[in-house]
Amino acid sequence: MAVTIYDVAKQADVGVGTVSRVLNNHPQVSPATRQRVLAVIESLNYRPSALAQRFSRRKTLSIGVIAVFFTRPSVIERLRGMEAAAAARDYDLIVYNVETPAKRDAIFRATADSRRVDGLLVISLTPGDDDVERWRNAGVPVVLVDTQHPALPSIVVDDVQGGYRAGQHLIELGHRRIAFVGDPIHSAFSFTSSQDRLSGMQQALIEHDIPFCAAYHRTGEHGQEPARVLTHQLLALNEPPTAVFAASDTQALGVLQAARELGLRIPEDLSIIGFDDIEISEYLGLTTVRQPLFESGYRGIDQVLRCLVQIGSEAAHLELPLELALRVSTAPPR
Amino acid sequence: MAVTIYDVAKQADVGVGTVSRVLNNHPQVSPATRQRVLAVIESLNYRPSALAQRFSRRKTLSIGVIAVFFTRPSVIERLRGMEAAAAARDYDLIVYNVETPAKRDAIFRATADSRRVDGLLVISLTPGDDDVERWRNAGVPVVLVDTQHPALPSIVVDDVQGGYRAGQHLIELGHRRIAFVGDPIHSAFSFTSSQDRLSGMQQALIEHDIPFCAAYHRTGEHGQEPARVLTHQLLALNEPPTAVFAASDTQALGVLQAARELGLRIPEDLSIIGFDDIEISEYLGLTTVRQPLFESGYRGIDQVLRCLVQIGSEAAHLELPLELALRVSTAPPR
DNA sequence: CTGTTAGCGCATTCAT
DNA sequence: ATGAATGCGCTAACAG
Repeated sequence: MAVTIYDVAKQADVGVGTVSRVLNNHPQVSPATRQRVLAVIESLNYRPSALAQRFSRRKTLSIGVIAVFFTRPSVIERLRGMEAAAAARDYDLIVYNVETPAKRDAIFRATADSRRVDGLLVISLTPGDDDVERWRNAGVPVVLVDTQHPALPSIVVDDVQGGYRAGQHLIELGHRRIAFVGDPIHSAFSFTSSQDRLSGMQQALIEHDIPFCAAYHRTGEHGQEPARVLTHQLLALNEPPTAVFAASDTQALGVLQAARELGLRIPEDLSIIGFDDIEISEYLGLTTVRQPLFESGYRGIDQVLRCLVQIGSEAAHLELPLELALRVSTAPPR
Repeated sequence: MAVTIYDVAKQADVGVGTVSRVLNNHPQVSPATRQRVLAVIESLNYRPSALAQRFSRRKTLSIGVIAVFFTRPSVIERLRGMEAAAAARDYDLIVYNVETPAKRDAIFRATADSRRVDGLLVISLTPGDDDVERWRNAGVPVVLVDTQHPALPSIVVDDVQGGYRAGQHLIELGHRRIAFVGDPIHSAFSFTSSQDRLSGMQQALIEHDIPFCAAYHRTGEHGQEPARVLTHQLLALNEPPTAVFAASDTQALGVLQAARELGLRIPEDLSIIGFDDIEISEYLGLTTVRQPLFESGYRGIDQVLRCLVQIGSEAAHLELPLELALRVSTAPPR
């Protein structure tokens, strides 16, 4: 049916080996025959079968990514980076969406057994030792993004340090009544970043002998709307905070919204600092702790691909830098 | 290296054909030998090579999806549906992200040439006749979601009718000063839904002899923040609208935000109706025109897979139903 | 029911 | 530099 490498070879009066060589840009082909083969390929409109290539090379040329996708802008941004990197290397990116812990485990297992991907990226989810063992046996390299495991390479940021810098920034501006809005401690997938960021902030407070009362610590489901509600609680306090650190920019948006609803001016009446630096943050002038989301995805692909080449290069641990993005949502308190 | 079907056959003392049969659940295998083969598979921890299976079957068992992903919650929701459907059929979902019109065209072309997917889903992007022709020649079935082409099957909703019903709803409540907040007419990818929804609303207005002045028609970049700004303009008018129809829920959130900032009560002082029914809308009590986003993705996969089986079943055109989700953001004007 | 065999379309030796 | 031969691991058709 479809034109194969044999058709091309016959037509160009060469062996299939030669056609294969020009296809893969091998140097040891004379310019003359290369031209001839290329011409035939063109005239026959020949396209190599991806299926056959992959089978012969014993590579799927695909990378899988496992994540609770469709929840947070930060995840989407990481995915963008992965897609871009994969496309640049001509790899396919296969997405596995995790909705529940049970599905997560099923996917962890399936990716080790099915041999459908050459490598794997896992975002924010922490695999168990048994999963790691299974992947190792299957020979599937895995790189963790925004999470860690002692036996696996990973790409992370220092959330504690990020929280520390957020706190530091507010303290330096002169704030002493600093509140925190973040995720609940126990979520279905036990994400830890919110908690870590809080720890960092608290550390900064402690170093400056600033108290952090329980009333300033608010947690709720991740999202703009819950954060908005929590902020209303904060601002209804007898001694409302003069500054709020939100565990993510999404939540910072909720804080901002609540402040606006109360007619507060930002930053005069309330300083707000977020975390992540998602796309809209710059637009809104939100001060935030920037982490390289797109890059985390892009380099994640890099890492898996590197593992594919040199099997030995295990456990490369990469920490991406954080950066304080100073904008107009923070200022000294009045 | 890895254990193959031959190893299993030898160990179980049967032919590879038989092993293949039990692997693929063929009925004509005696229970006894089936058990024996299964036991050997288990003991050898054999996993069939996905690569070899696909090559032999001449199927990639993958579906590609082309979209401007990472922009709108509605797209993400469709993707969720696709991932779920693909996973249910044991197909891989490969994502191709479009950032620019140039990249869109490149991906359209590549998916036809590279033979890496069995079928294709395209979200909200409209291919040209040449693209369609190329896919046809390549034998790649394509299903359009939220967009159309005369020669391709598609899954859509009636945006005009949806806009009409939104307008109708507001009119029935007694509103006569009805504004619209939507996307600009000319965007990079010429999405038409916002425009169509406006048309529908206008039609409802006309039928009821209600004027629609230019000042009530506001467009800006898609997003919550631009919508918020546009709404402030609307509400600063001498005769501000008593109701706003937003072309999407994302934009309705911006409208809601602006109203709250001005201390307006919803729905007493301002009625708001959106479109899509994204996850947060129910939470916020936003009245909206619901379209089945997840389902559009899920059935999109269904359709491509169907095309794969019966080549003849071309051009199935599916229109999903819209539904008015009545909640608490709309009420009669005062 | 089951064993045998012939591809699937390419990459990659090994000679030449 | 290049042609011929071999193998990748499985499915499916064909005998028996």
